[in-house]
Amino acid sequence: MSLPFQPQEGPVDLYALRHSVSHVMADAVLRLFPGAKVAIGPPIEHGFYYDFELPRALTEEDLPRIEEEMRSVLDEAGEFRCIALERNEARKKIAASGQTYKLALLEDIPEGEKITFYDHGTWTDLCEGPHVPSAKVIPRDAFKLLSVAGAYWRGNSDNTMLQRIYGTAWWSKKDLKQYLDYLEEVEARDHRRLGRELDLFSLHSEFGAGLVFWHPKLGYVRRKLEEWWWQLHLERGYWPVYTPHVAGDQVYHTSGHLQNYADMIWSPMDVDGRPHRVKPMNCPGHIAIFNSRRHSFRDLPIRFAELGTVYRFEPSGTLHGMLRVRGFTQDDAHLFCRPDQLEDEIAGVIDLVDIILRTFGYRYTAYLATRPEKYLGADAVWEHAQQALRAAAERRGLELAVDEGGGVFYGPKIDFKIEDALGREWQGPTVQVDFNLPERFDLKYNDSGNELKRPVMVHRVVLGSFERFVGGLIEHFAAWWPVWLHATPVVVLPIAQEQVPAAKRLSQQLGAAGFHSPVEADGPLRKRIRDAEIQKVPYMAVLGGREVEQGVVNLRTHGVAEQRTLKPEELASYLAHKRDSKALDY
RNA sequence: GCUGCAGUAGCUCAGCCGGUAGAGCACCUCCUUGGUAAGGAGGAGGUCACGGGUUCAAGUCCCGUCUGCAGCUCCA
Repeated sequence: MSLPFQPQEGPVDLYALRHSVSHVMADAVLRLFPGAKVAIGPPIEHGFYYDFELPRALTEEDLPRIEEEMRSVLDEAGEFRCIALERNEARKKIAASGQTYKLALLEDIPEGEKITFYDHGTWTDLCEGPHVPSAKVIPRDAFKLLSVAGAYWRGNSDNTMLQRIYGTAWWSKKDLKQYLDYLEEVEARDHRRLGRELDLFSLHSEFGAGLVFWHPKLGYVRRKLEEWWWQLHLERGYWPVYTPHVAGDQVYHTSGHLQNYADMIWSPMDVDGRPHRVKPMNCPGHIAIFNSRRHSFRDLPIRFAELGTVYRFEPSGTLHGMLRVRGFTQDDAHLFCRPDQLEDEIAGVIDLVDIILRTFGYRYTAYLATRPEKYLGADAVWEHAQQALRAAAERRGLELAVDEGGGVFYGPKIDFKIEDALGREWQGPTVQVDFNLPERFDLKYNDSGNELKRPVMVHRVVLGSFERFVGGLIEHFAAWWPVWLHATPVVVLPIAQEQVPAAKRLSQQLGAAGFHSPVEADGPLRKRIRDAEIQKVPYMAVLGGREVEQGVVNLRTHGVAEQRTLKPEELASYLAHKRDSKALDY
């Protein structure tokens, strides 16, 4: 995640500053809670945190008091001095302070490595640094404590839960302000908030946690995306398939999912005395279709595509609006090909990914995840597949960062990370070669020498899931949908009652051109304009006496200061141009 | 799943040390016909998440469940 602004430079880098501020915070917390124990307190991407064991649970209300105490610490603190100690001395020093977590951290430091403490005059902490030279360089008005939350000791859910205080720190008050503004913008774009305010989607506990209801406006977005998606896929030789939502357990035993991911799969239901499952993935269904007849090498590649709705039992605490749910629709496809076709197939996917992501104005980066420690399949097969992924990327001019050993046990893959309008990174498309399922389901084809061969199987999603992708789009666009996705890109506003007939004619004309354009005639114009703006309608066609007389429309455009006057047919073709070019602006 | 916090009208929220509910916006009706981000008046709307408990009395206190939120762990 990167911010859309460049922070000011300081005497040392921001990480050192934040690390130092986290020490100051720990110092302050220990003053307020003398018995407190401290764990770790590193700098992070936009700030820092420190984990504590405290006599009581902190609330947000405690933060201002701790901040105040931090300023007292800054008044008294001086240079950050680094003190190297021999292990036994270090142990004694920590034992004397009663900081048991620190003692454990000390034991983690490998033999032979330097053991250092940092002392800022009022407090000493076991720490490898680096820090600012002196507490005096820490700006008193450029840090802020943001939140408290639980965090496991050593990140392990079997361990005790500590209390984590998050804060942020910058070299200038201006940067802090910009960062806080940024956080505000993030909150204003939160898809859960916009989803409620703009009537986009809802969740209903009676139906179940993590199950999304798409309301009409968002249903429209999805429908348009689906139409476009199918068009792109049909043009590229993918065939639509549809597979059932329920399958006998045997399927997932064969696939291995039931053995390895049982807690991700929804509980079984009894059907004629046999356990069945709601599908957690689409691959077995596509494989069943592939396996329903013997294939010739001439048939390959075969590309099956499905907007397949799957259900996965995500832990309750991880559910999050549309972004993390228990039922979602993947834009799934499986490619069955010969080894010599793999490179072409991957290249095709890379093309498609580029077309789709660019359409939304997403920037992206790609990572090749190579063979992990534990893996299935022959080394030569892995080598071939990785080479095919590399070569395909090169052919398409796609730069690949390498995530060494990051592949799944069943094959290498390319993962795409996308960056949204706020500079945040999202998990994006993925293309995975799979050596596992073809074995498990015994896929084969007859090659030119009439020998039975194992096809290569590729899983790929571009959007990922409609839920997560569209949830992300809401935040990326701040729900200001481009015209091609907008359910109601324009409203018609007659100034007075006399213009209502003309407004209705205009609405019909726009409707005939494919644009839903309600006439809003009730109440003062200012009010109707405000309402449309709040509903994030980008275009308002205003009709007053003057316009009707001249047969024109006054067009108010979101984000554009000047109004325009144009003929109805000009408006229709203008909107059509924005729609058909999938323009990102209005 | 874990820790902490929360759940009062469609939304945002108020409701003190227990005494059986309130505002703004939205909605409905009427008036208003308004030239580019809030015209006026009236009205309707709540099993205070759900289930127990304490109490003469529970939105308020206690326990449990569900859901949400912030993280952690995990993930498309």
